[in-house]
Amino acid sequence: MIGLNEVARAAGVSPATASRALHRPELVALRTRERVEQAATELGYHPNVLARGLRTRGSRTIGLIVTDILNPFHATIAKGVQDTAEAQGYTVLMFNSDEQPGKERRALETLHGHLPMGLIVVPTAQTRENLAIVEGLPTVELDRASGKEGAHTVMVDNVAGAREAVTHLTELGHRRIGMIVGNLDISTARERLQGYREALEHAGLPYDERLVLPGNHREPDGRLAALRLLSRRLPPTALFVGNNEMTVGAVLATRELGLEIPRDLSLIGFDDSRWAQTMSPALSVVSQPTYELGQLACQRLLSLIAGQPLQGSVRLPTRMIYRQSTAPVMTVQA
Amino acid sequence: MIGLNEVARAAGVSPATASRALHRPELVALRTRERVEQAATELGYHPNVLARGLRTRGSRTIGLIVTDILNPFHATIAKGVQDTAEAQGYTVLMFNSDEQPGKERRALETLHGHLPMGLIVVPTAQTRENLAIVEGLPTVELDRASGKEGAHTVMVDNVAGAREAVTHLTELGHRRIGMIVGNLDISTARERLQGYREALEHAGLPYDERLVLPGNHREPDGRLAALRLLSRRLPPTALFVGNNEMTVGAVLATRELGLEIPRDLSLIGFDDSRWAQTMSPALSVVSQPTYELGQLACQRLLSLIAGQPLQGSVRLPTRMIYRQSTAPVMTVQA
DNA sequence: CAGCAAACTGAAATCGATTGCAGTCAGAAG
DNA sequence: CTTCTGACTGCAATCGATTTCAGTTTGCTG
Repeated sequence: MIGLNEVARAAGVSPATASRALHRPELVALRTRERVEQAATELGYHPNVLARGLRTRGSRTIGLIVTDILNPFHATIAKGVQDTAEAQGYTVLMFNSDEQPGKERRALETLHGHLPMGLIVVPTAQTRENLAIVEGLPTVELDRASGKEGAHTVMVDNVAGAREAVTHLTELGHRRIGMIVGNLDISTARERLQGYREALEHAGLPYDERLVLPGNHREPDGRLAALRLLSRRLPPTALFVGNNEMTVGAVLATRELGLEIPRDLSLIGFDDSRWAQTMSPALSVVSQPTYELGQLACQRLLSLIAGQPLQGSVRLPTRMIYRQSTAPVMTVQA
Repeated sequence: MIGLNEVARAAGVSPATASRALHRPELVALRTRERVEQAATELGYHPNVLARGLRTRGSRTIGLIVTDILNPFHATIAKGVQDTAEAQGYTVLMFNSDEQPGKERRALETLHGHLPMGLIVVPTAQTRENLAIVEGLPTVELDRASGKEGAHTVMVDNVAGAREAVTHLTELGHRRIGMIVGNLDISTARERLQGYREALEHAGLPYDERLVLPGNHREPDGRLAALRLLSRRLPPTALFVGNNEMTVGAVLATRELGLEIPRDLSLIGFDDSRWAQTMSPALSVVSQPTYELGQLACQRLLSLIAGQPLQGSVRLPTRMIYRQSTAPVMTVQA
């Protein structure tokens, strides 16, 4: 490996001067600097990030922990973070928690050893405790709030998004509207449920907890919940599903039951995706500015690292996309 | 930060002994070892990976460069690699080349400074040249071959997969079968085209290059190519598309033209996905063992790092999945 | 009980880059 | 001509973990 020593020798200076020439140019005479720069280029010098990080206790590395990289939502977030970080010369260490607090903890431990300068995390149910591992590290929570006091968060306006979706359903005349909600330990699930309730209330409809089933954010949970809801004696005529993976499950359930969307059931999902656009009928959704979420979280983290004080929390708006999966209610309700 | 020195002091030994106690236990007396281990646990010691990597010139880190993390195919590969690496105590540094050789080069330069112990790369058109940056680093090429002499590769059997798909079409009676192929600088595109030609030949059909259009692996390319093919005076009655993103484009094109699948056009894509299953009619595809591809590449890389000699190349089989997007040809051909 | 091998342990060097401090040198001022 | 200032440059310490080599202790053998 070509080290700073080789460069220094080639340029006929000490390693100290070579180091300064490359990253504190104003401290070095012009001619010396040019010799060093040329030597570095010719030898193909790349600084050893480990040595530098060890010495400066700052590795120009940030950590990113998402809960499921296979979910396009998280993949898009990751891209937003990476593109932004890279543009500023930061390297991203990415980990997957798979929604498991234990994996999250291990990721944090590994990360800690790499002396990162900051962390972006999509929290799991126990992030508040786990974050003790990286005590003092500038951190931004993304998409969800762990509940940690004074945390910096970047999220969407889940309440408004859910309210808009469900209001659309009530305005179409639906009166029995089911919801498949996520794990209520997670802030997004609570907030989307809140929006659902507000929309019902605004339409003068009662809240019936039997129409609200929890799931754990993945496809099979959505399928089972939908099967249960739609097998009731008086099944809902419309369904609002709290995340994209569970929505797939719900769609599969309707097919198993031979129901036709939107004739037999109106359906709205949270978070847009490729398959929501290509399935037929195309699915109406509450879409999120996913890439921007990642970008913004990274920008804010870099500001934090630079020592700029920030207020804690940002909310981005969602946008309702109307496609073909909802219709006016057909039969008169009992 | 809790360092080995603190642990050593707490246990009443020298840092040297503490180090040995933790990773060469057989060199240390049982009682000493226990004291050190206890101190480490109590203080919450985690080794500083930078210092260790600097000293040992081996960071237990591997690099992964994919061409598009937003493509579920690559996301799945990444998960396969990560899970495998993590299980062996390795950390993955992931980068995105976006199919751009320039971004790939920068990723390699960044990676190089992190002193990784190995590299898994999904090659772009110039990987062969770019790999000079990490000369000597154990490397596995994944999904595609860069063409580098003596490279280790993990790929699927693209020729057989494409042949099987197109043979299915010829057996349904199709005689004008179009193909949307990828960038021919990429090995997978060449191989899939090869399979297409073999299937035609086997069926006694001539190869008509006007029915084969290139694209650059992304959705808009697939759409444009499909629009051109299907607007011919004698349009193909069946279409084989060389990757998943371009297949989406082809589906969108058929909708724009008001064509119904499979009545007006039989369609087969390469690589399965969520939307291929949920769209209607569900799409028949050549599916790939994607996660296994990532796992296997990582296993082989770790073997290489461990110094075990390996033969260069592995091919995994594809599997044809028959859904509802193909049908016997309706009209008699001219 | 002496002598020796084996089993442990510790001091110090090392990895490569950065940086506080001190030294050198040229040119300016007196 | 001497002294001083300021601009550069280099020495050497430092970050934390690992490892070589040399010393020390322990236990065993004759």
